[in-house]
Amino acid sequence: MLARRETVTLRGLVAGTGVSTMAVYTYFDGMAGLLGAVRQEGFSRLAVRLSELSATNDPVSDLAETGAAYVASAQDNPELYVLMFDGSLPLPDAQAADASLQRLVDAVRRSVEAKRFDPNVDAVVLANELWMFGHGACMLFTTGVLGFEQVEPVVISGLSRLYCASGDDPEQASRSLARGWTRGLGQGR
Amino acid sequence: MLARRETVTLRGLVAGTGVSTMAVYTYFDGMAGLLGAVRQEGFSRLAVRLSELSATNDPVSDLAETGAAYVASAQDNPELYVLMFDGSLPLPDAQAADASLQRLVDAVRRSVEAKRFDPNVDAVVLANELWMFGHGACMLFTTGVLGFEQVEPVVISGLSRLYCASGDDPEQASRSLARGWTRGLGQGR
DNA sequence: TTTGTAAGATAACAACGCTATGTAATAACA
DNA sequence: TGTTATTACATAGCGTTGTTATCTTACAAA
Repeated sequence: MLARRETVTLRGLVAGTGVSTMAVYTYFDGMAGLLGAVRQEGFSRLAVRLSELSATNDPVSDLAETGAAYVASAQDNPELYVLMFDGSLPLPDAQAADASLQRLVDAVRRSVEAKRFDPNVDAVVLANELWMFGHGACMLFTTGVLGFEQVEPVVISGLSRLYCASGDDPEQASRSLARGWTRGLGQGR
Repeated sequence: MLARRETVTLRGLVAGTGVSTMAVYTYFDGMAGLLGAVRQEGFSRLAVRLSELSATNDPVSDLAETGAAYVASAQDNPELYVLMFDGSLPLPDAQAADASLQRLVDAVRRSVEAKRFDPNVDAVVLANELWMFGHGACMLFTTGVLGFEQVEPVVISGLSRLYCASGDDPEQASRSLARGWTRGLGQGR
């Protein structure tokens, strides 16, 4: 129903399933609980998708690939992305959400170790910056404020800027970014 | 009702006003239209608030102040901020929204002219990057995914990084950022 | 004074999430 | 194995939501 952009209603989702609305209360503790479970599932799927990316000998392109895969997953299921970041819904297990951020932290750390980034770069902080930037971008096109084609070039230029400010060589940065970005967007799901 | 975190309902807002629910339909074309008008009002107030900032001889601190004022306005009225970026609501006049972005563009441009930023920096693109970054940050704390105290340090470090990558001297950047940030947050509304 | 138009109160409608109640089916225990 | 306790969940209904249909009333134009 999310993908079809239908309003998700309790009566709507049990319609045609032969099951009554009560099942949602026994298994999910009502509508909020069910949407919370969907939210959880969204973070799980994102974690799986990011975990399927394999590291190369170019950690910065891996970093870009992670970002691209993140954006692509939001693009594939915009409504789910919006739901995932609705804080009013319950999220019993935040581990899946943290796991995705950890992917970014690791990629940053590897970029530091490969001497592409400055040794004094705090991997956790930079990863959070990259996430906030990407989250803002994803929110803008998933909510329909901007189109994806308006957002993408800004994201690419912004990531390149952040990589450079972290110590990477400008030309290397944009090369790695271009490579990682197409890799991450390409492997659709 | 937004500020009090009450659910905004049609019957709730006409209650006690002596007017009936029909007035909302004659003046706002229903609930969606009314919320759209509130959204519009949110952008207008933001534009006013940002327009009240005065330029100093330190354009980078002005840029930071604009960002801080933006963040502060989201912090003052989190629910309104979320509503403002709900793309499903109507926004008849996008001018107020554009005006706020233009503030950023101008501040960037002045930073370039003052030779704090590289001459080849595209002001519009950089302004959009800053906006996306700030929007992601604001969304995270307005929706309650993160607390403001978790977001703020990341924003500051991220902005500093973006300023540096645009050509500013690291020490000058963080000094201007610190000054502009306290100025922008300070002038509460 | 008459007539046309619009505002808006009243009331009802369909759909929503949710709960109370009742009824099978399953599990636990003697 | 017969009895009991518990769980799953269908049925039906409650209260509230946004919206609309109806109708009265006020005001403007002729």
